[in-house]
Amino acid sequence: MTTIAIKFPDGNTREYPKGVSGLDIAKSISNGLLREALAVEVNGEVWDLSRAINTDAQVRILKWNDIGGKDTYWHSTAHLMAEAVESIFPGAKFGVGPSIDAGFYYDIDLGGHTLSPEDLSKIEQKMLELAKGDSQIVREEKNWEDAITYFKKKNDSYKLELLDELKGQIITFYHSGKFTDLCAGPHLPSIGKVKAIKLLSVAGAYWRGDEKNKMLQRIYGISFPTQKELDEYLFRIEEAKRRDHRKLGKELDLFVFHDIAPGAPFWLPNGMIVFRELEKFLRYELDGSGYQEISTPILVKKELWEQSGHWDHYKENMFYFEHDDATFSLKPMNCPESTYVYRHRMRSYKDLPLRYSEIGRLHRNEISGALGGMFRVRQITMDDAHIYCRPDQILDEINSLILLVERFYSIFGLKPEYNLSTRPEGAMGDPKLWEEAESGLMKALEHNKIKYNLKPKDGAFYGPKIDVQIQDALGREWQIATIQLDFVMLPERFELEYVAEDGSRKRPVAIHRAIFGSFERFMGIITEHFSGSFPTWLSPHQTIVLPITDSHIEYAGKVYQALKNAGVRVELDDRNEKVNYKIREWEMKKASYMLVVGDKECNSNAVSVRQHKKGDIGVMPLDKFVDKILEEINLKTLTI
RNA sequence: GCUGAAGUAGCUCAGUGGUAGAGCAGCUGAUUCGUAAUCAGCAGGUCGUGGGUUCAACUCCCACCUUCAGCUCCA
Repeated sequence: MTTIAIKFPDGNTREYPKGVSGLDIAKSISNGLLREALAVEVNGEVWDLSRAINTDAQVRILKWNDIGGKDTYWHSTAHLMAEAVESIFPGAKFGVGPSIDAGFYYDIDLGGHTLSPEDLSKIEQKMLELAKGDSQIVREEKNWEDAITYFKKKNDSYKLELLDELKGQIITFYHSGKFTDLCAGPHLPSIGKVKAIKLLSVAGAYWRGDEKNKMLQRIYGISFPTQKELDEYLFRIEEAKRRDHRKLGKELDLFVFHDIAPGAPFWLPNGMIVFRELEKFLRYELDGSGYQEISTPILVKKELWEQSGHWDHYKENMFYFEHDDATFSLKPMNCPESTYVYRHRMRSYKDLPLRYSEIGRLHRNEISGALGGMFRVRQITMDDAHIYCRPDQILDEINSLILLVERFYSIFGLKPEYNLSTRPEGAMGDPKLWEEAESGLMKALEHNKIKYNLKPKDGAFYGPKIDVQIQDALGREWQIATIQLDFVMLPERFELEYVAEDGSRKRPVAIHRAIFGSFERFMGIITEHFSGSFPTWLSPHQTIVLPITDSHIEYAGKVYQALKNAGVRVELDDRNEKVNYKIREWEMKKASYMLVVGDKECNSNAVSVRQHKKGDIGVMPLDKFVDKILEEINLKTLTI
């Protein structure tokens, strides 16, 4: 019998007979591992545990905590769901059914039937029933012609279309129970490992993501090895919904939306306090970083967009109308207009870099289905800036931009994820310039020890970019900051020039950048990030003074005035209510501090301090509290 | 834009063809109170909008608007 050498992650190597399976290997190590094993990684590829290994290999047994393990688990659950759907709705046709970050989905064509919530629970029940049967999941290799014959017989046009692209390759089928699917795998050895299942939602999804194709019904679900883990997951989802900015925005009177202005918020006084603090912080930082603030018109003639290229490429996202024989549009971006500031006089190489910042109000006609709370609006307040510099200044500028971004996010305790996008197909400009720029961006990121994901060919048509992404409460990703190099759109199309040292005319490079992305989206993100409990510097209610009875109102007024004079946002709650009542109310409004004042405090010039989420933190002299809160505000201390 | 779901008092929600309901918030009064809800009373609605069916529509039908989930798009 021939043997093969299996190398493990810890570096050990063991001999096994040729054709050994992951299952055999797990069993040879321990029963515990056998129980937990879901899949096996063979030379970096995830395989079925039951698949025979015929050559020397680097092997790792994948468990629930491994991404490959979870993927396999969820993918198999998707097949289980398909089996249940097929048994309840005979003749159902299946699109694709992969695992996703959290769970799985399957796209299904049920002819005329629309799935209802009742159908989902019926399918769920059926799945649990089938899982108990613990049928084996069997992998089968087929040649292409046989695969075609199978799905022709089943009349499944979707699978036939998928097969079309796999012509000539070895096709794999997976059989689980009565369900057979075209699938690359891998899968669990048997379906009984799936113990707890929840089908979450059903939504339309175009076949292959193309709106010209038929819309299939997509069922989303998730599964776990134990009911406890499922319950915990569902609880986390509920938690996330509780911190949804749309809910908190309403509860905390930050902003509201109204039918009368779809996709545009009405900022309420409390929301405007946060907005203004963000603006103040931004302006302070930019003033210290060599920026000059500009403001350009919201309503401009379409000729501008023709010149910038937006009229050709972005018109469907723009609002425009006729007036006095001209077409006017609301600006969807600030960049083209910033060139008018650059061009308003002759620029010397000594003037560069010119850093123009603009808090600009933009309007973009997002399609109705894309709108969503503050995360996707039609009216956007952008913290934009355009830096015009010489090519030899790019690296320095990018470097300081990265530092700026890092500093901003650390203030909020946000952990951003960086993406570097490179030259797309059909990009404009000299490829050599692109390469230099891309490696410049990489160098700047690496210099600052920043990890990033490379997104090849995902850059703008005019230059490469660094995007910063962040996840919302529900795990959806949103882009916030962006740093984009531009050799073409602004410099070329608007014929920007500077006079070089030798008197010749040269073309500057433009850098487009935003840090918050937009005030709206950023507001949504930090509302969820802080669950509405903003750090004191941002908090709409920094301090509330609570006199216990009418006899303490006079002293409470002094406390109020002292804080007011110190520049703290303070409110005096002298309503005729019990202290408990007021505390509950302000706690729900997430006020940072409450100062309870009664006889004791009146007599000693003190305040009894209650901090949001922490409760009573004791009595302290009024002066000391003023110092404490001012320090917290000035240092922008994180209070979560 | 597409598929599905939803829209009832300021908010959260009940109400399956026969006189629109609750809790909270609001207002008035009483209560003067030490770290998450004091009590009582009052007021509050063109049931998203517009049509239709019916003796009668919040309820059934049609169209539209908005929101939500997802798809798609994102210079």
